[in-house]
Amino acid sequence: MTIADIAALTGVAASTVSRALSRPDRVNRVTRERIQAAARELNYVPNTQARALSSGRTETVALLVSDATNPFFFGLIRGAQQQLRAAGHALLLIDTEDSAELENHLLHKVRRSIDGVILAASRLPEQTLSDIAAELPVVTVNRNVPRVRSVVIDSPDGVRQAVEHLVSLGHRAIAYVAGPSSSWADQARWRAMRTAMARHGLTAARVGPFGVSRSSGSVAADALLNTGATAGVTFNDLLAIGILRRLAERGVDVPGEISVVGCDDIFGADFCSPPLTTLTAPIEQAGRVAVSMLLDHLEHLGETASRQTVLLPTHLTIRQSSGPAPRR
Amino acid sequence: MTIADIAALTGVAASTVSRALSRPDRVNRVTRERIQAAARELNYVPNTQARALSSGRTETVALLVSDATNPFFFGLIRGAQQQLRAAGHALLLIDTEDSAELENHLLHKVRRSIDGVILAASRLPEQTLSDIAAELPVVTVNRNVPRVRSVVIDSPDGVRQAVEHLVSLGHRAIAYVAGPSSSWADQARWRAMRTAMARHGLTAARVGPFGVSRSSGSVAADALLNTGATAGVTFNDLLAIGILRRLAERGVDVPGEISVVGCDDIFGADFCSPPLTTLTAPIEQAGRVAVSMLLDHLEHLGETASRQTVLLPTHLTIRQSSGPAPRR
DNA sequence: AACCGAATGGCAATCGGTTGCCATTAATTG
DNA sequence: CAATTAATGGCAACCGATTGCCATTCGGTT
Repeated sequence: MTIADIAALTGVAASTVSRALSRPDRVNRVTRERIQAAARELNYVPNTQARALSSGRTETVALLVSDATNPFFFGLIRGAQQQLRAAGHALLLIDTEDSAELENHLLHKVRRSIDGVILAASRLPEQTLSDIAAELPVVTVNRNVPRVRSVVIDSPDGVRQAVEHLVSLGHRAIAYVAGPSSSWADQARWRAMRTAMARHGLTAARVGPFGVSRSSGSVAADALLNTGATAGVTFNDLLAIGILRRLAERGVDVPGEISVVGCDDIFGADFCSPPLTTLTAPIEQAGRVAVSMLLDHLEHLGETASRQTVLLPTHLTIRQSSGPAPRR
Repeated sequence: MTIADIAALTGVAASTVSRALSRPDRVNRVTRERIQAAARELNYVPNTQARALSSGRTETVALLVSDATNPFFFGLIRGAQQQLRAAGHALLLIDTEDSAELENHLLHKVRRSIDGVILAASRLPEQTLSDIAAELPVVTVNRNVPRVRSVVIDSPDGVRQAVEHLVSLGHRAIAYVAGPSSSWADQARWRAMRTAMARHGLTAARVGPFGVSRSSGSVAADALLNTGATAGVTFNDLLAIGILRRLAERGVDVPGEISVVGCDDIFGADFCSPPLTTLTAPIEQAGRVAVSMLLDHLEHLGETASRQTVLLPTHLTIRQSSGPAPRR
């Protein structure tokens, strides 16, 4: 089933068929309908490759995540997938395995096969990022770089909420359990933490950096206890869940002896033990918005973007891992 | 950077450049090295579309999952992704939203843009499946259809293990909490359940079908209690975790009053409350194996496959959601 | 010296659409 | 009714590789 078959069947030229299908207004109604009917009849599906080759558009968007195992990204993938399908585009999923080099390399490799790319938690240096954005439509998630459009989840504000929450419960010694130092989000959260603490005349302790996995949680838990803090705010839920587990192993009561607040509200945060107080992030929405921005950008290439950055609000979801500070 | 640029730079014909890069033995060593050097120099990346158009190979594999939110598929995606990258192929992720029509439609649409496809938990009727397999390399996961190669996780054997486990703990009334009736795996598990029970002179109760989400777990929990069973084996962990939660809400002690055994050992099964006794499935491995089979098949098109189906073993992981049957 | 076959590399067709340009036709207007 | 303009659809040149086929070259044989 090629465009030529339809052309032969309907007695028009191939170019007319092409137009009838992709720019319907360029061809007379009756001709168009005849062609469309024939196409439907023959169950015609345009060849993506051929189309891409001549038009340059692939109707495919790549989503780069640093680690496909991290549940945080699943919401993102889902949201992106949904929105992309609605627009009839395909999703190329790429796992960069937390490596900036690999990220750069793979990006370079697929660059010609996609219309645009969504970079989730990119590890790339700013300069590289803007270079890439200059030659390929890019939307970043949770990473803000000048001249690159982005959707960022306002976790820093969430961190502020978390601090208010903990302080109101009587906590004075609160530690931040840091994630990977290469993470832009980590830095933003730590900054927010210090600011929020300072507003109460307190200073935040900091342990880490740690990897974002539950196993890193074990060592993070021990480090957290060493700070003497009565509460910890963690870089993300994966880490927090790992910490919870380690604390349970060590017989430390949560929240009796120490409170733990996570970040993101991933799958599992509501049913771990104890259920995790955490910053609920609109992850799926972030995926959808990122795609919308990208597609919107694609449609108006050349025009200057209306909005370069979208900030998505978070809120604190209080569960059972946080409670009043212990008396000393 | 096209092949023509390199040809111009090195003073050979485009065809020679093409050969030097894709079939190195077809061109003289010194020429080849000169070309390869030039390609590296110019940072040449072949245009996937153009290549696909003429050669028919896209170096892309699609993975169809019924629901990208389901943690079960996380592992699968991950495994597939890993193995594909190792082979330099790309991953097109497609969410079929649990609909056979959509699955069929999307499959048809991308058919020409991929070298092969992995169908995870396909909802397609057997006939359709074999038709597709006839015109496109296919590997199914957890679905066995004649003449279609597949990797299936031996959950039925796991169910047997679960029954042994529960019976040895004194349970006599055990119910199966069924998943979607369109699921091949569900049918296989239920069959295994009955067989295993029969071996002990017992008959299994059955409730469901239920959707595979935690919220379905609430209604499943109530239905499970109504059977009067002292233990339930569920279609999957998502359902089991939902049940656990509902039982906790109702103040039913697990495993004191009722034992719950899940299936798959997804992310979260080890830290829900109580930690779930479940059938640990090698999900990531399934993803890797599926890709290997597919790629292997691609390389030897035309030859008859050595092995059509791979059965992956599961084992029962005993945690705290199962225990001795209550005395009546 | 004449011959042969393997190795090498060029030519040109092909994959399946897209799109700029032009010719034709039909509609609009003074 | 002639003239101007708009709508329509065909022609053919791409897009960037791949690959069958053929011409040339060269080392080795007899």
